Amino acid sequence: MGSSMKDVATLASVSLGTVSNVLNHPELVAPATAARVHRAIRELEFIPNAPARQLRSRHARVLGLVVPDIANPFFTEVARGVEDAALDAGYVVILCNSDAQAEREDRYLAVLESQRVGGILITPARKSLKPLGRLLGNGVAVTLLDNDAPAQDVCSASVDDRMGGALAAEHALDLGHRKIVWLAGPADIPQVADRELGLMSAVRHAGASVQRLAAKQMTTASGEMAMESALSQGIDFTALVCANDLLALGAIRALTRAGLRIPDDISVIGYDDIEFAASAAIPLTSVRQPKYELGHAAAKLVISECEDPASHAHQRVQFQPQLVARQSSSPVSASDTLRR
Amino acid sequence: MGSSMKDVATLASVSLGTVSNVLNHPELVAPATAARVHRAIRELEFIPNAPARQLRSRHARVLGLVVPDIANPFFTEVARGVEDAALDAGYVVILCNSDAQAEREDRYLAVLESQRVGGILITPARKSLKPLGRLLGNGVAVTLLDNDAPAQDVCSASVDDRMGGALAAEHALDLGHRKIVWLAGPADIPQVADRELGLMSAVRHAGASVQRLAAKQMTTASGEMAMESALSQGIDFTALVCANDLLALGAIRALTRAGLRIPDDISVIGYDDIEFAASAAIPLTSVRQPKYELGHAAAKLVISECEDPASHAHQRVQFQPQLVARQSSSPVSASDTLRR
DNA sequence: CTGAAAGCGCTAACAA
DNA sequence: TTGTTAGCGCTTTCAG
Repeated sequence: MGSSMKDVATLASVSLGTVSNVLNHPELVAPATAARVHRAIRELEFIPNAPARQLRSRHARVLGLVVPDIANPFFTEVARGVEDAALDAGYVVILCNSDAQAEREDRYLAVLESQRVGGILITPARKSLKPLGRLLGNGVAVTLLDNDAPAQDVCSASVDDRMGGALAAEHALDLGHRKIVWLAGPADIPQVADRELGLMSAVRHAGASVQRLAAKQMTTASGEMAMESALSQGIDFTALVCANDLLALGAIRALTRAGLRIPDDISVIGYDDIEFAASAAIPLTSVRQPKYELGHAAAKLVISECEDPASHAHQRVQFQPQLVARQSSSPVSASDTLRR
Repeated sequence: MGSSMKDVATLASVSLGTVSNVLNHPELVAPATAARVHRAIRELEFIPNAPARQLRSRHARVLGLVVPDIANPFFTEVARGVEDAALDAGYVVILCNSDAQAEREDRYLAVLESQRVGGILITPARKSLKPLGRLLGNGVAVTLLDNDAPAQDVCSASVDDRMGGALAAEHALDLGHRKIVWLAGPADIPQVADRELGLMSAVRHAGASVQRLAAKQMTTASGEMAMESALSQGIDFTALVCANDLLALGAIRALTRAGLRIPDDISVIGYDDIEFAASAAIPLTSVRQPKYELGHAAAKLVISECEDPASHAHQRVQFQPQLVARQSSSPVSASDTLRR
């Protein structure tokens, strides 16, 4: 087994408490003593026992990260941001995929509580924050990730989804498109609902209209299916705005299969700007979200609350999205304009 | 704060030890007593303190997962497998991205040691397993992920990369290709080296030959760059086999930009069969690895060692890859055959 | 500035 | 079958 603080104390000929002090309150130990202790630590390759420390100090450098699905490139980027911020602060991240299922989320929340994590970063699977109440009550720092805090008792880091939706709409509008389709996802995802709000209001403002399609999940397969069935029922449009890039990539497949060319026949706009959007065969126009930064900021928020809960003031950080125009969108073609 | 076992004991009018027993050794406590205790547990919403338990029992239901980069879809799938197996067993997974850098890996290994995790799943950043020695010495269960165990003191779960390389080569050969380019990655990645070995031997066996290209990293950007520079120097080939799908996707961009059509002019074969390979504009022929299963199996291996180190026998699990033919590869064209 | 001692929540002997 | 007790490794008063 590894050596303990007692071993270090013995080797350095000091008491246990002094070793603890050089580790946690170096300012109140004499330099000479500290040096001796440090030598002993190196000698014994001593590595502190985090769980034991935690038991006493009720302070764990462990974070729980609860996301719908790490396989979504959006969340893997966010996770990288979280992880880097955590490692910098000496924290460690427990990864939890809720699959957007309340039951799975609850299970994880219980495990995280059992592990006595110091903080939790969560993109909730449902609107209600009830299940977080317990944690909050037990002094766990919670911050909402990619969700705006409704109340005052948690921090949040998010991206302005209304604005993002508007950005996508305005891009299509600026290119002259007036027959627009909005490919949404499940209705209960708040991010998607906000994007839709922003899009609708921009479109209405321009006096244009939108047809709404909904995919079952936020995946390529769902996007493909939704587009395919819409196509088979016959719809007339020149631009397609999607609730995320995965959906867009799937829709493009259906579109291509139906013989439609992109962007000549249909302009496609995605959302998230995942890496594969840029490197797709038809590079995808998309609304970029600062994913890494989002995760990084959220992690710094929880960590700051963990480090000093007393003087912590809850805050809401909101990032701005940005439109990235690529080859999947272009001005509405002359023929389409005439047809209109 | 949450309630403790002592509170439960008091409420159920039993001793602390009995509560511990109903939790850990239910067989040796009377049904009636157990029922009382369980009622108290529910009543108080008691959730055990994992770190405290661990301190005493030296047994942590926590795993460390160390991978080069979770942003690589291959590893995110593997991670899902690990996570699901872990959750089933009541374990929790700490995610660690080494970025394939030894320094970062070491830092994480130290943190994991400090957290006293029960087991570590690792795709090592370097060939040497030295840094794992300490952990092993301290009784941490280690299993190699996507790497074959060289020695006897660890478990491993991997996929037969030699075979995978051969599969890719044979597919190209079967389609009549004789001018093949192999787009490799960094030379020190063992998985890639093995794929190359398999590929080379299959090609040689068929009396054909291969030109070798190397990308700096296993990313789309690197693949694009490598292909672009090779193209600018002029190379004559009809099939491209890539060390992974990311590389292939990048290479396809360069190929397309150079006016080459896929698969008409060039057949492209990837490796990993990530989700985006199937949903790319030109669905990619690829060598499928059972990613989820790999992670799942590896996790079950470590967990079984954690649960019962004494009776644990180290084992090497190896999966078989499988070729998935899609539209990016086709028989060598008549013109090319003639030209030859 | 340093040491001694109490105890965090729990498990594992050992007694009863 | 249940209760009692001694720590696990560490932080934190409180004295010295």
